[in-house]
Amino acid sequence: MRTAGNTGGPGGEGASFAPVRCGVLCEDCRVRAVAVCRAMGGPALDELEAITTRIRLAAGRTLFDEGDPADGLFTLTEGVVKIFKMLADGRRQITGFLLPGDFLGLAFFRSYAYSAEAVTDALLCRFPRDRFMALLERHPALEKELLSRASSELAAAQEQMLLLGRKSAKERVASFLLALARRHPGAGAAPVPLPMSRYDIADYLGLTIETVSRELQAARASGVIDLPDRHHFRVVDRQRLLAAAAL
Amino acid sequence: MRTAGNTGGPGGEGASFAPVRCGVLCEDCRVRAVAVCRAMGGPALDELEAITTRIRLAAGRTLFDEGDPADGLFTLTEGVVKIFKMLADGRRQITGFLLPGDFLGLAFFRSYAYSAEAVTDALLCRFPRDRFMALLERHPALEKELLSRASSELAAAQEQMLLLGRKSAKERVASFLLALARRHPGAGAAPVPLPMSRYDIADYLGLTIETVSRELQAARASGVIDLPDRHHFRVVDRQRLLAAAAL
DNA sequence: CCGAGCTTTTGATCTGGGTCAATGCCGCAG
DNA sequence: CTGCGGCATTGACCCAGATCAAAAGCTCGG
Repeated sequence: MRTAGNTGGPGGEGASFAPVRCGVLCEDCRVRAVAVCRAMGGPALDELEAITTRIRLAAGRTLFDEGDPADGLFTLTEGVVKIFKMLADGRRQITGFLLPGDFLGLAFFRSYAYSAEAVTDALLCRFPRDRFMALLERHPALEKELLSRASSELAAAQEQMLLLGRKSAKERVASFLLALARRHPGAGAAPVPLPMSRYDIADYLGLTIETVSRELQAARASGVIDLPDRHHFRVVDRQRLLAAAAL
Repeated sequence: MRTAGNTGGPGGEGASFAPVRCGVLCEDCRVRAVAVCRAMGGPALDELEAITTRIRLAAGRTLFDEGDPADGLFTLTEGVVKIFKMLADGRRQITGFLLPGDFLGLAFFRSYAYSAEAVTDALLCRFPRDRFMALLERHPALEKELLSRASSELAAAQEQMLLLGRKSAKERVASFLLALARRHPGAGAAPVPLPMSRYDIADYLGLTIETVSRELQAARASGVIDLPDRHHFRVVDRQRLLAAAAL
């Protein structure tokens, strides 16, 4: 069995950002951060702001590891973060790619149930666990928001279980591309960023990098998608991509 | 590809119970129901009781289907219920087996994201959605309980994604048996009920019935487990079962 | 007790995707 | 510009688990 080695990434301890990749990071991070917190906090915004620290994370850096004491909660404001679990022998399953606006770190036990690592340079808001929980006590609306997010995450997880348990390689790749395209705000024909490596895609879809590569090339060859470069794709024939995804 | 046909089950419209199977159902259902609701409701117990209707569901009967309007929430008090998603061609992924005390039906959208069906005869408490939501409004403790449950379900879902994406057939079956044994209250050496069919196990583990059967027989042959009958097993060598599960 | 209709087990074969092995590509350092 | 190291692609081969097939148990109605 192959070891999904941690690539480690080049960036130094989250200190300074590498040049922006894939257009995922934008300039006015502060504006975005506030917008995300507003969506998150609602009426509790001011208090939420008060306990927030902003965190920069260079691509490849670890936010936390499975089993670490869960003393913080986070919202992602810029960039892409992956969350994953690993087996003792190094096999890895990425359980999600988080995009701006996503929440992570909720652990009703004392330690994180998964690891989190930046795919691209990322910016997050961090809330200390105890203070956040106290805030939750005073703001039921915040709790409701959290419940709603947890419940849609659960639905996504079930969808992914269906993919992992019952779909073919071709269907998995097609489903993945469609999900990315759906979440990408840009217009129909614009290229969609594919910021993660083939390794990450493979570990998300329960495949190998070779199979991911083959399926992507096959989809390109059959004219379903276009691959302008390694980290972008364009949906050319949405009908056939939908059919291939077996939704 | 093989169709995971709905077995339909013999029981008539949830009217009367077939004889108890696997010892999953006990006699004083009312006592259990109250106990479960208490765990669920905490201080809101009285109000929760007031909006509760008890539901009996014969083995094989459907509680609700994916896409149905989500007008009810449920707690399972007796029996086993499976929740699953299906593809258009009949492939099925069971995303969970629910045991007494488990909650189901939370849908922050207007329709259920999955189907639910009784594995054994089952007894549930049903709460009308709107009334339950109103109750949630007045009882933050209830909301907190729900959030805590959703978050541990999410952790379980991620564990299952790891299993489906990265574990071998042998590891999947071993993990499944261990999880069942862990949830079973009885003492160490007592046989653990295995109320679901091989078909259900296969659709939960992303395998075929033949592979499940082969792995179970192999585990029995190697002395790791004992299979007194089709619907019970006993952990004989916990160390080796743990090792086989690749936790 | 018998037989129909199941579920489960067991055996034989096939194949999708994994593994192994080059080769190509691209970005960065010198 | 050149070489190096890390992705990504491509090809050849292999194997875990699917598929196909058949036999063996259960269970239930009569």
